[in-house]
Amino acid sequence: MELSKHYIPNEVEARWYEHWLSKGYFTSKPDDREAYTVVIPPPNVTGVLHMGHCLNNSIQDILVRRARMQGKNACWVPGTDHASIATEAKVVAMLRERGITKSSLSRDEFLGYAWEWKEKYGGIILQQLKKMGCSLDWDRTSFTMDPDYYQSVIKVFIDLFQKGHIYRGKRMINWDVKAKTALSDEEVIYKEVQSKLYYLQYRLADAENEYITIATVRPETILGDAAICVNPADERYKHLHGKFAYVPLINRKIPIIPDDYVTLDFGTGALKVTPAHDMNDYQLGQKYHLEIIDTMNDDGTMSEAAQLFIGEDRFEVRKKIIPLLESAGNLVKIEEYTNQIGFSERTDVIVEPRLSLQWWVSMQSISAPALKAVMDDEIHFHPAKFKNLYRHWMENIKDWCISRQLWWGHRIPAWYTPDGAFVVAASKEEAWEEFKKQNTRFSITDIRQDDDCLDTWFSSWLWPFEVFKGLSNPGNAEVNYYYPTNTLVTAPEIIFFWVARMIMAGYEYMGKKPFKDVYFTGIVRDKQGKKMSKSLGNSPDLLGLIDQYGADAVRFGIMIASPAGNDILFDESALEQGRNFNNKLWNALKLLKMWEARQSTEAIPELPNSDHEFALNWFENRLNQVKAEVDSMMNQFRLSEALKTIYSLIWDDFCSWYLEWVKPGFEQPVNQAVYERTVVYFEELMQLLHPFMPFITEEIYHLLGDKKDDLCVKQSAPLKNYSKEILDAGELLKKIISALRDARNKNQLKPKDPIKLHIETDRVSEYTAIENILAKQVNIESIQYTTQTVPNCIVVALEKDKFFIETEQKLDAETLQAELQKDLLHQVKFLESVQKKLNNERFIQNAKPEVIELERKKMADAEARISTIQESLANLN
RNA sequence: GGGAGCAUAGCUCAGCUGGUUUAGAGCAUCUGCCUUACAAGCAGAGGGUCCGCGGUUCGAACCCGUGUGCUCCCA
Repeated sequence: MELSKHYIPNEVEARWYEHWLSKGYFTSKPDDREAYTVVIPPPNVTGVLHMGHCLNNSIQDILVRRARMQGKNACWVPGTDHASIATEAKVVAMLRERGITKSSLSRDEFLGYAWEWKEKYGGIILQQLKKMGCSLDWDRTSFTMDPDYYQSVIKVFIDLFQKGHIYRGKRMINWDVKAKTALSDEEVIYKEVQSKLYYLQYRLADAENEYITIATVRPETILGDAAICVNPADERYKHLHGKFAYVPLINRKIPIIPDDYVTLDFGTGALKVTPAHDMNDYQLGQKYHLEIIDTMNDDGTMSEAAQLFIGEDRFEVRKKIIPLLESAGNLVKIEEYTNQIGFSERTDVIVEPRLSLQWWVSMQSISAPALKAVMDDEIHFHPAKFKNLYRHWMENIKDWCISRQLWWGHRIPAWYTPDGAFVVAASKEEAWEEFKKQNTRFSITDIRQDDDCLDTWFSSWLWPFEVFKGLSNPGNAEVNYYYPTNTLVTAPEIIFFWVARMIMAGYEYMGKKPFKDVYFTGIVRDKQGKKMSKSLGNSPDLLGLIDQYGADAVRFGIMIASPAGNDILFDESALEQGRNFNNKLWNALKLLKMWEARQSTEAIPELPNSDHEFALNWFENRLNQVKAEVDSMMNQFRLSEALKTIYSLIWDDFCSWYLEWVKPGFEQPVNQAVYERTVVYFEELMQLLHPFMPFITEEIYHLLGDKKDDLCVKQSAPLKNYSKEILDAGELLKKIISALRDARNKNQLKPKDPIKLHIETDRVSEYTAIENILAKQVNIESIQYTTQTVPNCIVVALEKDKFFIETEQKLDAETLQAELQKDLLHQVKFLESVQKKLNNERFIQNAKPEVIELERKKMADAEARISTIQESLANLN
């Protein structure tokens, strides 16, 4: 079989994914094995794969594949959420293209179009996850608006209402005038904008031609002013406490009140208070029982309460009101001003604080167990630093506004009579029964259901159990087996939106935590450090990258630089590194395929004289050591480090050292036993790497020999012990080879220039075992042992041994001397620092015996090396 | 304004319980190699005020305080 020069991923990846699916490897059914359950953080049904998903799902796949290979019953549940705001926006846009406006449709007609859109375009992202190799159980694909799921959401609403945790109240909320919907605080993005600060003077009551000047960036809101507020400590205004002023243009008489909320040095120190249109003003309004004058309609135009500019847009009014104020003599000056303004995350229009009747969940009552679970480490956060953030939020938790003025979503199960009385019930019939109990004077045809639907998070907080129908079919076999789930992998930015709320719902409805571990990924940023996001459009095209580099390389590139909870700066060079790694693996395979065709059955000589035996032993021990290291890192969720460790094991230890050590000479056959062991090692390396790079590892596993099984489900063997002595011997050999190569380089000896090596050592037998390797790796003609200094040689000292390189080439004595002098100085300084420590009585008294012992060894080694260098210098002169 | 996090090589980051030959990796850079698996490669090298200052300690990149800079969350 002829293998291509470079590894070509595309065909291989498609073929293996199909194969795994056809074998049903990703399908999970409850059985006797331990379950390992992961539920995907449901992407928006409108979503397309971007970097955040790529990172997030690579991590989940790594964990799930590893669990599967460890003999667990791995179950990874895919799905999407209905994303009410985003989807509704998409549907409205689709209708607009067809010349249909939402307002011309009935609710049912609109929802018909919405489902049509969802079936046609929704869930593309799930297909994209297949390209990445994600081993999801596709039979379990869930959606937050599946019929059972829908009913569970309604059930939860009714239950929380009956328990008194849901209430209806007029509250100041963020209002999106374009989408005509309430936004949660989290959906508001604050941006710095260039504004103008208008200084306006209000005429005082009971005084001729006396004014008080305020500063505002929103002059149109003065029509809703209910008071002026000053700091009680402000000397400028002390005489005005309790006095009144007139709102310009409309001459409403408003009080001047002192409150230390006002900052003395901002603007004029006098603040106009508009309770209907500002969060803080609203609170002041509550405190002083001020009138609430709502001057704005839900579409951002002025209402009748404004008295002026009725029906005109707020920003138009801002322009128009200034000349009016100027001619009325109220405008003092205008300054440029930079401030933070809230924008809607969805429509990017400026958010208006507005009073509105909304549905709320009272969080205090259901959050306590969720806080405790994380603080007591019943649920583990990785990294643990997020516990602080979580605690801070949970201890200051605010009520959750769950109603959205949208049609796409779970419709609020509240029913109203024309006079505004309401009940909460699952159906119109049940609602009617309730109303009858209240002796309503209306008939069943008069009652109407709430038009609004619920926040998407109000459905996704049920995700970990409702994907197993934990609420719609309580106590079923699946939820009993798979819940609580094992690991949640998500971004820290949704720790409150989603993670905290899932924990609350888990305890409230299952009586158990929803997951054992939460792994927080970093935020993926571009080279400029900006967060990669759909709205910024700075996420590269993932499918394009997969085409170009292969899915394995993309997974590698994104994983290699992403420690848990730390942001990652995405750089395409990491994908190149991944592609190069694929190629390295491919070339190692090619080497083994060459060997396969050229084997000799000659027996390996017995220890201690066999370099093959040495290499085989060393690598086997090294492999066992790294397996143990990787296992421990994976258990601690140190995925990036685990991958680095495997990368280095394969590239450095296996390819650069081991394969070179056992490589036969030019056109020589390879020893059969060596070949067979090497194949086994290679397979084990592929198994270790498989969770990270599933495609190429499966491909190589099969190309290494005829296989009946697949790597994807090959069970990993228990960890084995390793010998420190053997590993040390290997490390020493590497060091000697590197030092001798360095010496060659520094003395301008070409790789092909032959040298003779003399070794001065008291452990000759250890060297005879590795003579062949040494000779091959450094291109040495002959190796001899000596008990004294060999003249006219390059001297290399390592531990207690000395190496004399004899060569035909003329040596540059001056350069050599300079090198040695530099090294000598370094060693002397080092020795001094160690001696200083050892001469310190307090160190001897306080330090642990092992530490002191180590310092003594350092001193002895340094002394030995100094004397070697001095000898070498003498030798040169 | 309130809270959290971060600062280590040119870049991106490791460095776990304070002591492991006076700090490690990858990328980038430099030198030498088209050596028969691999130039998408091989061999080697250089590169650090561990952000500043103060403290605790026999000993600090690591612990404490403080200053500076950056990032995020909340108002």
